[in-house]
Amino acid sequence: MGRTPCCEKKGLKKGPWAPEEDEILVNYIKQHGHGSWRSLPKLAGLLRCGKSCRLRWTNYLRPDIKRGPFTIEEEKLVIQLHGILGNRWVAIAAQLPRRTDNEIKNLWNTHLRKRLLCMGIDPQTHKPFPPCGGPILAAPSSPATRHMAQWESARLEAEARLSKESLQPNSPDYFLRLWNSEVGESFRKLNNEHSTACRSSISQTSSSTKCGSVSAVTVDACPNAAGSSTPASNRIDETEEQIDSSDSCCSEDSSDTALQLLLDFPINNDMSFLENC
DNA sequence: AACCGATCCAACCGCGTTTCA
DNA sequence: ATGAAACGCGGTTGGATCGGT
Repeated sequence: MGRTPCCEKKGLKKGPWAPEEDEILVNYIKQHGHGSWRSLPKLAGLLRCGKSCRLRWTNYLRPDIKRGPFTIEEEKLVIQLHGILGNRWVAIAAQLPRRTDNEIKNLWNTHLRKRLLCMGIDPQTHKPFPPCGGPILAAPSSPATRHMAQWESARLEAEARLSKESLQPNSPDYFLRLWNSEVGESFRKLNNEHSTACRSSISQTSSSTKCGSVSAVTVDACPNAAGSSTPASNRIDETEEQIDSSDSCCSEDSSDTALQLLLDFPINNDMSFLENC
């Protein structure tokens, strides 16, 4: 389909916006709404293309935008949602009130991606890197990464199953709905409670527990970024054994498994590497 | 103080999707 | 039903800033 470039006309300004231009755009939209973006610049008296105006408004000038650094909670949420939704920045942004997709995309590309790499996790698949190019998931470097991989695997199974059953199967949306549903709500709540409980249990015992794996992630996984194996990669705790046994139960309903993993996922602890890595 | 590489982020670009005549 | 126009999204770029030497 042939289409004309949006900034075909010569004389249209590009590059950074001047404060005066911002003011004109804001004033115009406040008075008239944006209407047709294509015709807005002409009506507002701006030497910009409509696309540029739309971008400036949605990413910067909109009054309901929260600016400034992301909180740890927001970063955790972005990572979790990215695991579910992939690079669907708009969908992810919809779960973070007052943050823009562009901002989240930048956050991901500049910070979070690198942190996952640092942990030895592939930021695209959210799976641990295979050691020296070996098969994926052969030996996850930590309970945290292993758990993520289990979750991803179950997610894909459930996705396939839902597709089969024609249950409105764009599964990322299914999981998004799940995330937003009462189930998701209780999941988040449960994890908060769980992590609180774990924190206290960690203070009581230094043995390897589901929650105690955090230090292993931050200390052991980072040198593993290139995919080389470390002693940590052999460490399997009781929790993982439990996961293994539930996961190996092939006849189990996949979406139930996914839900169980969702409910099991110790977010608040395993994501706390964000504070250190 | 000057240079240089790394990092960050606002803005641009291209393409798929939706809308409408 | 068709195709052009408009919109919206994700990937990428380039200039500003920062930190190290």
